[in-house]
Amino acid sequence: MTRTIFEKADVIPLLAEVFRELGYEGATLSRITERTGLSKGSLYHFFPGGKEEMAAVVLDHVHGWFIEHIFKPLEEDEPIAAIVGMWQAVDVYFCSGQRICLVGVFALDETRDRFPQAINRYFIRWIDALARALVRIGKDKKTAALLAENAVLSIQGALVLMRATADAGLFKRALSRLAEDLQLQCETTQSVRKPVKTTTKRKLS
Amino acid sequence: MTRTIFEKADVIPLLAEVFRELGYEGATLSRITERTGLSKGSLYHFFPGGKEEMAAVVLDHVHGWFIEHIFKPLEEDEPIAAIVGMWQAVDVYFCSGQRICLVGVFALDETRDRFPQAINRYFIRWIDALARALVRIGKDKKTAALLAENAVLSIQGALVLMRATADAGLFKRALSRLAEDLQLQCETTQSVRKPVKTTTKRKLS
DNA sequence: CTCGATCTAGACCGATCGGTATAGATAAAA
DNA sequence: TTTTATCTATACCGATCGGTCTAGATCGAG
Repeated sequence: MTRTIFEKADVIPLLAEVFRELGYEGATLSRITERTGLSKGSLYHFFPGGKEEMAAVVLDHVHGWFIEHIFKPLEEDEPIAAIVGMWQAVDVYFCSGQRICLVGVFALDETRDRFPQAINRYFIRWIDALARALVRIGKDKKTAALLAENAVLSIQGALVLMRATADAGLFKRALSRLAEDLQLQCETTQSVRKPVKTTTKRKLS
Repeated sequence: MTRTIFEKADVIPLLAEVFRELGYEGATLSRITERTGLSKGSLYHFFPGGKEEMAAVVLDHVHGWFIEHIFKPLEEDEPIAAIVGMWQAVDVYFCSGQRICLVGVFALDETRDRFPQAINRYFIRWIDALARALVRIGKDKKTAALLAENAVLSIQGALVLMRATADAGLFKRALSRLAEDLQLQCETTQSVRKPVKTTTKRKLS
C-alpha cells in the first residue's frame, strides 16, 4: 500500500497536459485524477481554488516558460540568434505539432472569458517581442509588426491543422516557411540575405 | 401561451453557433436549450441520437456550406475568380474573425476523436481544392500545395488570435497578406503581378 | 369538423459534475 | 520517539449532466 507523494511543481505540467488535450470543460475532475494519478484530496490541497485555480496556475506556468525561453531572448539577446532560437524552442515545445498550445485551446471557446488577461498577454507579448527583435535587425516598424503577427498566428494555425489532418510534417513545414519569410536561415546563424519587398496593406472586399 | 414551431433546417444553424462558441464539451444540453430556444423534447425529436448527432449534423452542414461556396468554385470555376471569391466568402462567413471555425474548435481538443473523418475531410479538401486552383493559374504543384496549406492554416490561426487578442483588424489583415502571397488582388479581379521567387524548403533544427 | 401524425414542454432518471469534510498516512522537527 | 504539520484517499454533498418519457398542443389530411 504505497502512497505516492507529489510536489506541486511536478503536478503543474501534468495538469497542463490534461487541460491541453481536453480543454477546460472537457477536463473533468475524474479525468484529471485518472490522467495525473493525483487524488481529489491532493489536488484540492495544492489548489484550494479547485479547477479554476488549476487552470490559472497552469496558464501562468506556460506563460513563464515562454517568457524564459522565448520572450526574454527576443527582447534582450542578439535578435537574429534569438529568432533562430525561437524556431528551435517552438518546435521542441510543441513536439513538432504533436502538442497543442494550451492558451490557444482556451482562447477558442468561452473559457477565454474566464482568463481573458492571461490569454491576451501571452499572445500580445509574443507578437510584440518578435516585432521588436525584427525592428532591431532592420525591418521597419510596420513590416515587423505584420511579420510578427503572421508568425504567431501561423504557429497557432499549424497546430490546429496538425490535429485535424494528422499530417506529421505540416508543423515543421510551417516553421520553415516562416523562417524564410523573416529572411533568416534556420539551421545556421547565417545573416540576412535579401531585403523584403514590403507591399502596402490592401483592404479586403 | 404561444408555442414556437421549428423546422429542422432552421435549427441546425442555431446549434452550430452554440457548438462554435462553447465547444463540444462546453455545450451542455441546458445551454443548448437556453441559446437555441428549443426544449429538450424538440431537440431529441429532431436529433434522436442526442448531442453527438447534433454535432455530427452541424459538422455536415458546415461542410456543405463550404463545398457550395468555396470548394466547388475552386474546383470548377475560373481559378482567379474563385480564389478572389474565397477571400470574400471566408471574410463574410467568419464575420471578419468575430466568428470561429467550428471544425477548428472540434479539432483542437479530444472531440476530434469523435468526428475524425468529418474534421479531416474538411481541411484536406479545402487545401486540395485551393492547391489545384493555384496549379491552374500556373503555380507548380509543390508551390501550390505549400501556398494552399499556408492559406488554410493562417485562416485558422487568425481566428485563434482574434479571439485571444480581440484585435478587430487582425483577421482582415491576415486575409490581405494571404491574398498578396497568392499574387492576387482582393478588391478587383486584377490578374497576376509578379512571379514568386520560390525558395527551396529548408529543414528546421 | 375529426383524427392521426407531428412536435413541444418539462418532469423525471441514474450518472457524473465540481467541491467538501475527514480520517489516516507520511515527513520533518524536536 | 513523539509531536506536529503536511499530504493523500475517499466517502459524501447538492447541482447538473445527457438522456427518456409522457401529456398535451398543433398541424395537415380526410
